[in-house]
Amino acid sequence: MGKAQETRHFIIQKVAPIFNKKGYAGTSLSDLTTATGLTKGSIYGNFKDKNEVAIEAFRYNCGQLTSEIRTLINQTEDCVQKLLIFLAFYKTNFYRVFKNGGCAMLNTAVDADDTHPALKEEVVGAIESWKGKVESILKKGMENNEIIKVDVERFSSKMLAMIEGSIMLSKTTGKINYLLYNLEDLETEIKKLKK
Amino acid sequence: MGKAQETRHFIIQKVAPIFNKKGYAGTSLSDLTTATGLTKGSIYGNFKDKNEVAIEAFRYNCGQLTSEIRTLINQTEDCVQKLLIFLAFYKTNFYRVFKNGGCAMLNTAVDADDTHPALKEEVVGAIESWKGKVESILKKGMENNEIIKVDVERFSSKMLAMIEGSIMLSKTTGKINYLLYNLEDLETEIKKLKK
DNA sequence: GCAAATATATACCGATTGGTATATATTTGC
DNA sequence: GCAAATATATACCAATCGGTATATATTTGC
Repeated sequence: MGKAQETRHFIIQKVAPIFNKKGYAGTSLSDLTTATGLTKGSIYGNFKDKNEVAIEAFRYNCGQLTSEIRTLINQTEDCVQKLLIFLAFYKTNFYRVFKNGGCAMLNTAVDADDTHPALKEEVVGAIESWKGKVESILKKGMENNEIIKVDVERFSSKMLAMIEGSIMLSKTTGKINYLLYNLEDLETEIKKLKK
Repeated sequence: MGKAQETRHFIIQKVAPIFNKKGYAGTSLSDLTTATGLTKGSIYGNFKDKNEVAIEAFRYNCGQLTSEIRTLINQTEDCVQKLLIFLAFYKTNFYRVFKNGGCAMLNTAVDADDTHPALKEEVVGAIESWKGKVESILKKGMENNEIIKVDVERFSSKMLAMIEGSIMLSKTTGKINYLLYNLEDLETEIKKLKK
């Protein structure tokens, strides 16, 4: 990684939690300079504008979790196990996620939806990628005769909605049961898929 | 309603969708003057500050839907029917809700969570009130021997999470199936409660 | 180790932010 | 219908906003 890429990465990693917590409009350039210890000149030497920083920050926030989950999931071939690992990840890591401002996909969806088309498209991509991953696990499980026949789109929609909805409810109220109950419910449903 | 209250109401009703779409930090006083046709002086004559406008706007956004749903639910004594009406409301009104910026509870939860304690507490109250309503319907249904025994907290947590998660997913992606599939799923689950 | 290229900091820009003091309309009670 | 009270508008405030031109460090290739 050259110096330029290194500095970009340093900035992103420092400001990513801020964008996640405060949103695009709520994050100012002075927030960025404070968090990084750099000056505006330096930040604008590495990024075109605030917009570019926000998009990279979102990708970073999403990518972190995605790559961690991917690593865990790739450790097994069992498709039911893969889905359970998915859920277990949230059960294990919710505190860390909350401290970082919550789920970046959820936060940025709400934040950018009516205000920031480019950022919104990033979110749509992330959602579809996540949904696609779940669906491909289910399809493979059906092909391999590991699980019963299931409507993959309905199942993945339910899984995503329950996880995201629970995160919002638990993070906002401070009551972790929303998340725990719903993760357990999904766990039960996934186990029922097993042939 | 006196003149003062009338003007407050006029302002709130005009700016409520804006706060819902743009969030607290993203909504400027000039947004408020543009939307109302009033000047800053007039707005500050009716509200202490931007903060107060935002809180009233949130209450308005929530109250609108809440009172509509309450009216519909009170038209039946059947507790299963009450819950189905709940779901049907979203199926029927999602377009209107989306046009208004989405679910105010969800939006404000994400927006205010790490930035605006007072607004966040409003959201927590709204969530708990909604959850309490679902739980009391379930409890009454059990008392009256209309439905089978069910863990009310788990059931309400699931219902809230699925609805809110679906709204986020459908509104952001523009794909209404997230919401429709999950509403249908909840419908099936509710019908299964019936004795 | 020196020159060229790159990265960072300084100092500034006009516009906009939330908010207020005060002047001017408008409404109200009698 | 007039005076007092209330509501709205005007004009302003300092602070901050996102962004940039330019000067100064720092790093790189030779």
